Amino acid sequence: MREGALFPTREDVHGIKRLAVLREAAASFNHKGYHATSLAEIAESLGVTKAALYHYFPNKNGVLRACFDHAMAACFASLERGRKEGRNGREKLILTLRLYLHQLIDELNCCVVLMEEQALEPEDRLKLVKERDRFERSLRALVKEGIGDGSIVPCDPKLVIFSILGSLNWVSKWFKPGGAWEPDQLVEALTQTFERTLSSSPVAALALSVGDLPTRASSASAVPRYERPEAQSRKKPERASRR
Amino acid sequence: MREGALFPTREDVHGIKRLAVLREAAASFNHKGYHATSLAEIAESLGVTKAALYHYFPNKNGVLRACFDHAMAACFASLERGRKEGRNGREKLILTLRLYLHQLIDELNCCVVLMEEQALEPEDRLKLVKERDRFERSLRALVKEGIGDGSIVPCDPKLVIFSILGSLNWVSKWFKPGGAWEPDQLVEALTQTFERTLSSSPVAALALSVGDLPTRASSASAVPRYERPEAQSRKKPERASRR
DNA sequence: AGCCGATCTAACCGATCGGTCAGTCAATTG
DNA sequence: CAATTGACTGACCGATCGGTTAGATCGGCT
Repeated sequence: MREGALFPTREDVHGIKRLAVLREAAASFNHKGYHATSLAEIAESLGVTKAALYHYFPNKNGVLRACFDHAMAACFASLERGRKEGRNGREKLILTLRLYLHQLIDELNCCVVLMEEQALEPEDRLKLVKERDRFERSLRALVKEGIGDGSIVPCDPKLVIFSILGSLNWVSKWFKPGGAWEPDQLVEALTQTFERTLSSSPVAALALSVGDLPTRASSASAVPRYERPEAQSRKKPERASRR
Repeated sequence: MREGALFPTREDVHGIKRLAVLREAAASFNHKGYHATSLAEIAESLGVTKAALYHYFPNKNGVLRACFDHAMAACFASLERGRKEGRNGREKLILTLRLYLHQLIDELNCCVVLMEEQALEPEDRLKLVKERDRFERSLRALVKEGIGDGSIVPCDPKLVIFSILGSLNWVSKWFKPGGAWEPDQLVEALTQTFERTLSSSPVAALALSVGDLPTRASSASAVPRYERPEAQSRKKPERASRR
């Protein structure tokens, strides 16, 4: 879509509506699962009929495919930036995870994660599995790099990545926007946790209350910063958890 | 069922068959999801017809309910033992997690985890959510206890527990018995990782290759032991990952 | 032997859902 | 204004699935 278009063309409208369908579907897939979500439901919550959806997607499975395409694109975009901006294996990995989680939560209102893979058509599924494996291999490579350069504790990269991805993907099961935690705070806090798990020189303390972490609104940067773990800064003094 | 019964009574047979149905269903629910699993499928893979299943469960949702009951019983049994045998907050928590994972993998051939909660009938779901919340609160309490006694790094208990449960529940998505890792090794390695995340004095290195960890067969105890993290013992010397 | 309950099957029912299709409506275009 | 095109509706179809029912089979018990 053109930036800041005052008079959106038909194509713009089409794209906007398509994205709306995708968001609604992704949220429902995430919350109830693919098979438990009917197209009529999605359509109704968008104020149209089921048949209208077929203007934007070839079929139900096509919607799911688009969800995965979106998620995988986020994966690789995060990976690229993480590799570029991190200064060692750990920083690259952590930044990748942070960016990925951020996109997942922010952009698609809790995008479908790699849960309903089995619902894809065999060919699509094969393609996804290939891409996902490539992504996971890249993450493992970052772990190895970190072990090599001394930024990451010696460990089994495969297991550690499985563990971290589990934490990450689980977020969509319990995180609800508008709750006690802002997305920024959640991302920051989870990142801290991963950091401590991986780092060869773990920090002595994590945030005692996620809700006390700074949000993006309170910092100037629109981009999630990577803060040095050695000079870990907590904006407010720690106090006992209020939860 | 009576222990070591040579001539199982009808009730025994009933119970055995019921458990077989439960295992098969749990595996399928886990792998494909509740709604994507048909009763006819489960029946066929057990060599009976769909109607036969109704001798062991009132309906499909009843099977799912039984899965959750089993899982929650495992949760609380683990919790109880963890609380009893751990010597500080961290040990109690880690032991609980270890026992829980062990039961999940071993007993029920990768039991259904708390994923398909939304597929339950409203009343059953309410009951489950209540129980699960109670369990999670207990885990958070152990974290707080650990922070208090100095065994766990200061952190937000809620977030840390969410993170760990994510890793744990994700296991059922990728772990396949008969693969490169034995269940015992997986449990041990994941436990090590959690340990390092939580501990106020993290170890300097984790297992470099999960496949090198000792299995239960190679140790005398039939019960997962809790090894002191300070005196972390690896049966074989570490070597570079072969994966 | 004969009864009885438990087990299981085959056939069927009703509901839901994905997907299709003909046709309506509105906006755009020439 | 007329023609065209895209957006959308309402009705419908076929398939699948959960669940039911009637009856067949088998094993134990009096």
